[in-house]
Amino acid sequence: MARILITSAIPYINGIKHLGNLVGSQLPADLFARFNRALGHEVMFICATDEHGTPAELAAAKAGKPVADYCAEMHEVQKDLAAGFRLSFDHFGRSSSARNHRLTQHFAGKLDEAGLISEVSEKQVFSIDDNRFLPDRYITGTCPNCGNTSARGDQCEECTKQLDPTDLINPRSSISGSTNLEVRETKHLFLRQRSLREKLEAWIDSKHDWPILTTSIAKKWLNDGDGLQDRGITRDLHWGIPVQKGDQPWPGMEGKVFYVWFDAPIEYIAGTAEWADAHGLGDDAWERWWRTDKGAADVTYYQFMGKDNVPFHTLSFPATILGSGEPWKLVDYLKSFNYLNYDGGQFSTSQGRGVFMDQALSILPSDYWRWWLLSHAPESSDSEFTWENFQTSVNKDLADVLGNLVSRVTKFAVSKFGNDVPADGTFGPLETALIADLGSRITDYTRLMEEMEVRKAAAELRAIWVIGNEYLQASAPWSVVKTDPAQAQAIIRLALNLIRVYAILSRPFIPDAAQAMMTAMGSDDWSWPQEVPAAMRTLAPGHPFTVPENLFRKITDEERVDWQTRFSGTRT
RNA sequence: GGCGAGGUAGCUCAGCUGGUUAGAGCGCGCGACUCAUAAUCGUGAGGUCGAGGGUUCGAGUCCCUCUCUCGCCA
Repeated sequence: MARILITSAIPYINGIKHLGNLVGSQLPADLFARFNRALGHEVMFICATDEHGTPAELAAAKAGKPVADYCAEMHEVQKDLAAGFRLSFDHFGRSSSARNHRLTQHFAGKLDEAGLISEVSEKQVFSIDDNRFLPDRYITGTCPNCGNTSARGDQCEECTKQLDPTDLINPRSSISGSTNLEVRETKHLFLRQRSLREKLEAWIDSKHDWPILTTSIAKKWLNDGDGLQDRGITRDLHWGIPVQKGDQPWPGMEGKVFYVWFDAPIEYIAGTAEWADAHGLGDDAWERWWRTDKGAADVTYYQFMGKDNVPFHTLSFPATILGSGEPWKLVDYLKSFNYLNYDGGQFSTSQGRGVFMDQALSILPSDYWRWWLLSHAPESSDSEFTWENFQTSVNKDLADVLGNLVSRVTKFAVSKFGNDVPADGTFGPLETALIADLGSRITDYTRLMEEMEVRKAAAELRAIWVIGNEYLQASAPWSVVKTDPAQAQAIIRLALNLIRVYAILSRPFIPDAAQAMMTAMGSDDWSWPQEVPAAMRTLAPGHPFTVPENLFRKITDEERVDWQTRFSGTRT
């Protein structure tokens, strides 16, 4: 039994995520977690909300709420949606937790002890009316290059010219509109990543089995231009983790907080500590997942994320870990995803384009989305969601191939032999062939799942469903029953067992339907079918079963058209 | 502008270190079956593998140039 630690990139707090976000990290991470649990491994699956930073403050202000209250509410919203999508986190934490405060401060202190922190003075724009420093992109003004009157302080979106906030003519705060601004000197802490460059490169070079997407992004940041740059890890904000060296104050840094990108990945660790707290366990319970000196030496750690998150997970966070000098667990395998596009364009949170998690669940159950998203996961390149594709995939794969199989078997069985697994007849050549075929396919499927080949695993699972229909077609119990009822009973006995095995194999993808199948078969034996001949005899003669409701309904053309228009515009 | 990833059947995508007639699912044509959610099964037709050069006995698969898309960065 292996020990598997899995983290999904943590979603930002300021709103509901769209399906592109979901399929880029949380959903495939959940697939992998469920699969490993099914194999009997010990799994720790952690996610959280990423709650600090200016966008959270502004979203809270817009909602007219204190930022802490806003985050608490949005955390619950996201937690409920995660549950709605059946994301099986062992703990869904918060980067604003006391645990993360302590750990983030701890890491900063260790980095400082190691001489990896430098203090840098910078000039930043301060808004007197807002009583805060303004990040570059929250300053608006006239572009000196093209005259656009709503250029941002980091870049003019009209002429794409890179700007410095002080370049802007008539600068004003994007937050309040105030022009009462001044440039102030402020001091910040920088993580000296440059001095860790060689260590990081050696570490990344040792990862031969990572996706090209992952290593190429990491290499680019290591070697591009002047190479890896030192990174500011503090900000002049009110909302965040106060800058401290461990539990000691940090002279000169009073009133400042750590930058959200510094504390967010530490929440993976803190979230595990939150899990221990929530279960009344001691520190050893979570440290055995993270400290190689305290039991984590045999843990394999997998991270899941969209490609935009790769630099932080291959460089910044490892720099924090390595730089601390303490034996924390580094990621062993980093699975990254490309983007999911929406109907000819991009999903867009700011423009409300596409389908968001709450909307998705409001029109169809989670299994439908899980199946489509995972079977079309953007692994090798960006992929695209279209309603036509969604409709045909769901209708064909789920309703026709799997759902109908369960329906035809159980209904036929009940009408001919009653509500118990029929006892007569023996398995012949067709049955033996099916069992052999199933065995080799399960081997392939298991391997693909272990390799996190999400799309290929989905295709193999579908192929496994198909051979059930092929078998039925070949064995034709509806004909055989007229001439050889005993043989028909053997066929149905096998088919009912097949449904239970399908429930087990399908559960990582479609947990609700899998549960319905297992419940209908009157079983609670979820053990992975290592020995297929035995697995196909688990439901013994006389074992009671029921006919489930149709597992999946079909998406009609009318619905498709309706949804297509409903979600093309702007989310209100 | 630099870097990265892509451009393979109508659609969504596989094709590892180059090797017989380029694959899958969907869609489409034909046939079979009738237990089942008008479901299933079989079978067939579809591709100058973005364009052009080159290396090689042989190239979607390697090299060069060009072009288009997407992303990151400056």
